[in-house]
Amino acid sequence: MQPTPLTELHARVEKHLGENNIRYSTGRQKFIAALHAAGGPRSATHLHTTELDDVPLSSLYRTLTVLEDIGILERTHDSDGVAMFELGEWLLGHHHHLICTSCDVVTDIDLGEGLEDAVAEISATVAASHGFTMTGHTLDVLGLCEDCG
Amino acid sequence: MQPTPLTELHARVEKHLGENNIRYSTGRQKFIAALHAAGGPRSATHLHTTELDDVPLSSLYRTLTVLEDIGILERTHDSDGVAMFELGEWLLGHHHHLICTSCDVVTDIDLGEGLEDAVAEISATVAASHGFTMTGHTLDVLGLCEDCG
DNA sequence: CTACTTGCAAATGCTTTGCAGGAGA
DNA sequence: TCTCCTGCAAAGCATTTGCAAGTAG
Repeated sequence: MQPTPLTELHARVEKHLGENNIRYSTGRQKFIAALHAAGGPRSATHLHTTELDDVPLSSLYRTLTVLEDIGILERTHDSDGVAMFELGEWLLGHHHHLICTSCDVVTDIDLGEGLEDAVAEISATVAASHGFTMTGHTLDVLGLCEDCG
Repeated sequence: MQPTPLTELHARVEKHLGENNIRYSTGRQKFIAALHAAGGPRSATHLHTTELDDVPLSSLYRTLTVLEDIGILERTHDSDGVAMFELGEWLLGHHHHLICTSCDVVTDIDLGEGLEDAVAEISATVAASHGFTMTGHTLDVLGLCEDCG
């Protein structure tokens, strides 16, 4: 997937924050940049110990909560139940995940139009046959990343 | 999916426990029966407040840990990061999940051979193109269940 | 000046663990 | 009788929150 340029990302986030009367403070900008550079979901602790080591965890969590509330962020959980945050689909585009079961690193992937349509159709089919109103789907591919394999 | 009969499930679990020198105590039997009846992953708290209300949470967690360690159980997490437990794939068969975003109930589903093969092939294709050694995949369909829709 | 943000410290909630008693083989 | 299992209470850890101080508009 071709990533959104950081400049455009900042602009879109700032606009969305503005519409919700929330300031795009320096701390929040730094956070967005860090997550943009990550290339996949990251935990608060991970960000705190790497790119954002000068930001107190509680402040980081507050940023996370604020951004999640207005849809900038989405929260998932790793195999230990620790929260992982990534940019929302409307900012990042629809995608799926490669999850390395050895080092736990998660990588965003784009299936491409053909395969994506197939997955969407399969999901819709099975949802319908269970009286379920589908609103989305997630496909995680588990295995060993290039480094661990 | 046609569920494994409870009797057969008990037998298989007991055998596996025996091979690991672990007793199939009454408490563990009650737990397996409760999870069998659930039809999808359940949290410790959920089981504690419904079927297993006489079992202390700490004991329940201990049962969970023991059974997870030897592969009887698999642990996932709901949207709030709370641990959910279900029988392992070798006991339950490969399957996917319908997740209701309103009431949070998770239901096991079987795609059927054709669709399952398609998902497996798509996953394998995308894994290969990223230098990733695939060992498995999960497909979650999100939406509203029959009751909430 | 006012409203939004941040940091610290304390609290919360899920989950794990030490230890002593209980029960099955 | 020996080993494994259970319960209670206490500890652990990720995450949240109250409150006071800081800062941008």
